[in-house]
Parts: sequence; structure tokens; C-alpha cells
Amino acid sequence: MPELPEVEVISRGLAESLEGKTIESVKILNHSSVKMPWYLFSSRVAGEKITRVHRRAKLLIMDLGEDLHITFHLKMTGRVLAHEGPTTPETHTRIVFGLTDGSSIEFHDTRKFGEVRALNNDELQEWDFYKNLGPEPLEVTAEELAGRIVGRKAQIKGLLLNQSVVAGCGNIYADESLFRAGIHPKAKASDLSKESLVKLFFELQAVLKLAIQENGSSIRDYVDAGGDAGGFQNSFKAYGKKGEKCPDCGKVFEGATVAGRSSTFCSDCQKMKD
DNA sequence: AAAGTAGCCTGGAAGC
DNA sequence: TGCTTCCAGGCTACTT
Repeated sequence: MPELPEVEVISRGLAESLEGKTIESVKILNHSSVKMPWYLFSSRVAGEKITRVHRRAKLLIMDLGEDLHITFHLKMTGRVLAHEGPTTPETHTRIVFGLTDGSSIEFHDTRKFGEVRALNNDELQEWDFYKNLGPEPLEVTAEELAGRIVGRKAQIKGLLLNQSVVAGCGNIYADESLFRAGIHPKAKASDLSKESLVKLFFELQAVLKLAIQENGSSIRDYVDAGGDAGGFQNSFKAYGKKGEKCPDCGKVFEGATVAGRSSTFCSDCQKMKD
């Protein structure tokens, strides 16, 4: 499930192979992947040059000239792959972009949760989801991020997953940063000191940077733009470790649903309040 | 305001 | 073996 580091790695890979290339054709194999009238999507995109590939939160964005952007939200199983030649569609191939140099881009998405759009500048800025995104966690300080949730009564994990609080954090990096900061996922932000919250976001930043260095985390479906797996899953300390022993104290990791997500934590090392 | 839940999907794993 | 059930999870919408 791609979160910020995975989308960042995909974006960097695609930027290298796609910037400067021109889209010639669009073949939509699954219409529900395109969250706008399909003919509008196709007609907007065909013939345009890919000027830049970048990322905002978990969105992969391809700029087409000055006033058009393809946005990919990969959700759980989406992949965007750059092929040197044409794409031979498989069962889960949802969209194929043919490029004028004979190469192609494949949007592959087993579970069809992914969402693709082609928006002009105004539409992008007015899109509620985009408009409400919080800051990029690697572009502001941990203090600034902590300041956004000081005193809030919600569970800390829910706040981390809330894209309008901080952009790009998902279940993996939420569990990992909470463990590293020694904070229980059900702790209320208002029960934690500013210092603890700063520590939490500092750990989130550290874990995101580390994951980008390791090419992302591969669990189930994630691969980078070239189809290769990441390596950060080997560095998980808490995520998915329910039933295993905490590396710090030896107590067995517990599991619970928090903010609607499966969560793993050590009830000894992770505190509910300061 | 916060929190719980259903729904969207599919396939791999676990259980019987 | 073969069937059924469970689970994963980003995000929205709706209810409590």
C-alpha cells in the first residue's frame, strides 16, 4: 500500500523516464478508475507532453504543460509502470498510455480502488481533497506539525492518518512512528505534552526519510516505477508484528483497531499520557 | 467534535 | 482437496 515514501520513489523513477515524452493515445480498460467522464479524460490528455512528474501527499502527479495535471491516487494496489515498449494488458491493467516514442505507461490496479483524474489548474486547486491537504511532513519542522494538534481530543493515530493534519502518512508509518516515539495509538493528543508530540513528528520524519532511502516498503503489491520491490519492510519494528516480541522490552505486541485501522503496539513501551 | 461503521474491490491466507 | 471466511487498507459518507 503506497504511502508517501513509496509514491516519492515511484515519482522519482517516472520523472527520469517520462519527462519530455508525449502522450499519443489513451486506452481505458476499466472506466471506474477514471473519476471524470472518460472521453474528457482521453481528449484532454492525448497529444500532451509530460513536462514534470512529482508528488503531493500520496498523489502522483504528471504535469502536462502549464495547465493540465494527471493525478493518480494509488490507494492500496495501484501501480504506475513505465515500459520501454508497448504495454501488453494483463487482467489488472486499467489504463494504458501510449507515448509517441513507442514506449508506454501502464496503470495497474488489482482492486480498482485507485483514482485517476486529468485536471486543469483551477480544478486541481478547487478539489476538496487536494485543497485540504496538510503540510508535507518533510518540508516543515516537527514543531510546526506538533502545533497543529496540540490540545486536540482525538486519538493520536487518527490524527496522524488524517491527511488534512499531515499529508502522506498511512497505517505503516503511523504505527512505526508511534512505536519509535513511545506513544500509544489510542492516546489523546490533549493528554500528551508538546514535547512528546514534537518527538512523534520527528520520528515520523526520520522513518519517512529512511523508507525513501530504502526504496519504500513492499508488502503485497508495491513496486517502484521499474517494477522492483522496496526494502524498508525489513526495518519495521512494530507494523504487522502482532504476536511477536517487542525488541525493546520483550513483551508481546498487541493488536487492536484504532481509528478504523488495524494497529500494532507495545502496551509497556507506548504510553497513553505524559 | 469525535468515533464507529459500511462500502468500494480482489486475492491470498487461514480455518474447517 | 475444496469450500468458506477473514483480512488488508485510503478515503468518503453516514450515523451515533
